[in-house]
Amino acid sequence: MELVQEDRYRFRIVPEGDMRVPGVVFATRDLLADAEKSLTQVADVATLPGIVTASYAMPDIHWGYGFPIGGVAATAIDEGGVVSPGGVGFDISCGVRLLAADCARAEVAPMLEKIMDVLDRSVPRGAGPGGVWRLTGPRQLERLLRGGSRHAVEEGHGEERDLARCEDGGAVPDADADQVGPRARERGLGQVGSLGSANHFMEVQRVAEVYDRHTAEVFGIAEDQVCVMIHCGSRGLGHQICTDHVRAMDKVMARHGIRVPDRQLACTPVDSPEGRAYLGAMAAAANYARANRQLLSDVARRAFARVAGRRLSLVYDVSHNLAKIETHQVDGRPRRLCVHRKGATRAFPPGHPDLPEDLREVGQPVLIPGTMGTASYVLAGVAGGGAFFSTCHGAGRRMSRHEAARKISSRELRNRLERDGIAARPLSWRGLTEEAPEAYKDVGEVVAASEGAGLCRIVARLVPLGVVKG
DNA sequence: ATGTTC
Repeated sequence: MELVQEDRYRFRIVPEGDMRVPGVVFATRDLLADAEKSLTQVADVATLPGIVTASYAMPDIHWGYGFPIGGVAATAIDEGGVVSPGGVGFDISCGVRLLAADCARAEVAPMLEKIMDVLDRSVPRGAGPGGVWRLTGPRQLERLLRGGSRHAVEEGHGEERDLARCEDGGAVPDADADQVGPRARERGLGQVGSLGSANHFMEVQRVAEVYDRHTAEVFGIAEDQVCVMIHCGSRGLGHQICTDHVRAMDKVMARHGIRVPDRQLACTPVDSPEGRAYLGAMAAAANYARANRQLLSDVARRAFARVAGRRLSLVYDVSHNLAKIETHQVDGRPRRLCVHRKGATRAFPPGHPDLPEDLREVGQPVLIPGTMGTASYVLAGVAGGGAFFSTCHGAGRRMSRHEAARKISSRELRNRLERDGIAARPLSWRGLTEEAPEAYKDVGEVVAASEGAGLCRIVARLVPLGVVKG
């Protein structure tokens, strides 16, 4: 593979073989060294029918199912462009939500342990069933799959204003519950309003540093303010939908005349029965994930109100695993594209018509979850954003789960978190070692490279005060 | 990520 460095933060994979477009990787030399193996996946994605401009990778790229995590690929819908479940990933619409409390750290510090105890008791998490809602049946599930956060708010779990601060107003249009199979429904029924496990979390954070005061003010955050960050997705429902539709596409791909270098890239044209079926099911899973984050926000709000008498306002809710139909200029004309973002966050620039009016001047908020001992970031979209207005999504693993569990002692980690004043409420301390900071890349390097590559700008850094994990 | 290997 021929990799050409184009500037400090941009590398190009020269097209060869069946590649229809080049690969473009935004990274530093250091970050790239960790990602070398996944560049094959960037090149494989470049062979997909209808792909335009380039197969992109963000600075936090790492190995994924078919597509790399940190990958962005857009296909031209009217030119046979495909949609691929592997380009979204198993955790459909996994994403991040940030809420800002109406107070600074000092005002909450005396109540922090108590708040964490309440969250510990009231946030359903871990593998398997459990959630703040137990659905009455398929009708209610269908309403939730269509309505997302909006449905949760309509049921009394949130404020109308929340929806203005959610990507897509809280619900992806065109969700098709009929394309959600029986197994996905069954798994989904019992997990509404739950965190899940692995790198998902709910954190109480403090704004440690503001880099752009004006933008931070528009977003509703200020230095030393207390925030709550929620990182979770569509649980077993999204996972099952991905599994079901990969299988369905794998079966019919040849009939559509499509050959891919890796079966995990199973895809069909967006404009085909299987493509439409997947996109309908994917939208339903996206709405499930958003309702999930809305309900967990409600849990956090109740804890803050009860223990500290404080309110939480939604800053933003954004997904980092989704395919979307968007219109972008390609080769000088507007084209209807299916933009796959997998481990990549949409980052609309200032002035974009899809942003709520009060945010339009500064650009879309982008929320980057870090690791529990380090930091998380708030970024903003920028004009020119080189990959269909997308940027990074997180730190990315450096050690495998197995390696982390073997190398890191749970007692040592527990002491370290205590020493650093981070009130941790894990389901198991042993499981927490897999999520230790040293098991991840430095999220600061990732956001610096993303900003350097012209994908976004850094607005604020947040550090954890307490963490709830599966 | 995931009833963590149908």
